[in-house]
Amino acid sequence: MPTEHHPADADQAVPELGLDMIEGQPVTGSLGRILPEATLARLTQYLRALNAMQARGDEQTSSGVLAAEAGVNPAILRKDLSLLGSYGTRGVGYVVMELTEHISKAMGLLRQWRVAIIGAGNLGRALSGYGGFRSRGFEIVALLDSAPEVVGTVVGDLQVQDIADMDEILASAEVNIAVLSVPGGAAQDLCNKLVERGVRSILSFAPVVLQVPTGVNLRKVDLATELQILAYHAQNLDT
Amino acid sequence: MPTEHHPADADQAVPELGLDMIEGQPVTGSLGRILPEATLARLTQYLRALNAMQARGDEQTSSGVLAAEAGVNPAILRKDLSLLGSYGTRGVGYVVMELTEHISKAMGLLRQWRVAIIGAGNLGRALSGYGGFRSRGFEIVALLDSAPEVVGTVVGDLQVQDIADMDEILASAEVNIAVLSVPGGAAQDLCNKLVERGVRSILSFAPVVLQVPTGVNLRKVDLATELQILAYHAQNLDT
DNA sequence: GGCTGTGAATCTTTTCACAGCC
DNA sequence: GGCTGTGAAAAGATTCACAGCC
Repeated sequence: MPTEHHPADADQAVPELGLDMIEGQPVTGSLGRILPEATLARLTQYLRALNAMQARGDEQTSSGVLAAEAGVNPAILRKDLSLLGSYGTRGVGYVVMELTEHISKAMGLLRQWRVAIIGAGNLGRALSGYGGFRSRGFEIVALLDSAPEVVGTVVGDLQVQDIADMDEILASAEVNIAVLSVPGGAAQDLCNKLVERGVRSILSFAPVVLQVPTGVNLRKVDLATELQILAYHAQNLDT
Repeated sequence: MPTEHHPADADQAVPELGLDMIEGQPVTGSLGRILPEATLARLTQYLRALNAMQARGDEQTSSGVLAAEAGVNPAILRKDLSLLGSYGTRGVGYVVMELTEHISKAMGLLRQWRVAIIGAGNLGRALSGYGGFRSRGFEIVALLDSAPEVVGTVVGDLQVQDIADMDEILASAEVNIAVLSVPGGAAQDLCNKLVERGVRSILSFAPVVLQVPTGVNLRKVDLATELQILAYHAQNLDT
């Protein structure tokens, strides 16, 4: 790729879409296995459905039931699960708790992850209050912002800290994962800083395409993107 | 536990993760064309990159430059664009404004979309203040909640209305798209109501799998899902 | 009988590579 | 020379269908 005028980092093209991810391509799974991206996405759905079952008191389930609840085809559910190992019983199905455990393990959810939220605007505050995180092994250990009028305020059980002190905060709080909820203009810069400080997993909500070096794991959620795709379908459903 | 197939999701290579989508499968594009889901996701990235170019004053670009900026492979970019028509010039490239226009048209972004946000919690408020929407053709015309202490309060330039009045609000505000930012427990119920009231495009942030009838267009963004997928990659990058 | 696990078949998406045009 | 547009090849994901086991 002949390069050009703009600082476009021309290494491997990573399918960016709405949410992309990883860099170097194949990532080994929990036991040397490789889990395709699409499978990962579905595994989280299965976990969710399994949680609901557990809450209802169901102890067993089957690929048919679980698939219906997660909104997927039973065959692919079985294929997904078979990538983790053989945890079902023919003629019977799966044990809810056991399966939950195996999926959680494969996805790295048995350990606690320490998350810093960068940007305490509306979205950052909403995220820091989002209950779904803590219950799933994600602990929000820091909330940072640069605006003097925001620094020091308290959100939930966290006090907003100054981005200028990011270095020490990231280190002392032992942050594994950073969530970027800052305006587009500030995102690449902060992203670079995070990477420099050793953060290798970043979830960005900023409406820009971020460039990260190989080995850094970036996912992106773009709210405008979601609405745009919805608009496309709406246009073709309506009229 | 209906055993039937809920079409729900399709998720191909689109790191869909948490987003599934459309129902009936093939959706015709702007001119009878069919745009694959993965292409749609990338088109929004191209739009974003094109916007940045326009802001910088670039008038022309090429698949190489645009692809680098959007983080994709140039070949697939050309293939994506070729699905919309032939808008480039061999040996030269694409005209930024023109291409922006064509993509916007294909995606249904030339018209204004009227969005209602259901749920004025932290997330709903964050969404209603999200600047990226208005600038891209999405106008937030209503913000609803059910909590008496929230109804009537003002968020940005909107007053929170009562979900009990959803019927009239949806009709009088001519809502095309609804965003669901309510707790999981309330989501399916409200989703059903929306569908009954004729809303056929829904973006859900609720952490549950929603079932919608065929013909309704549901996308889902799940913040916990995103972190979970990140955790998987982090686990395999770290140690 | 019922349900898992999986090879084989099918379908989709991406990449290659080059002809065609400026 | 450079870059688009696109068939053809490759890679990947999903579905089918059935053997194997409880």
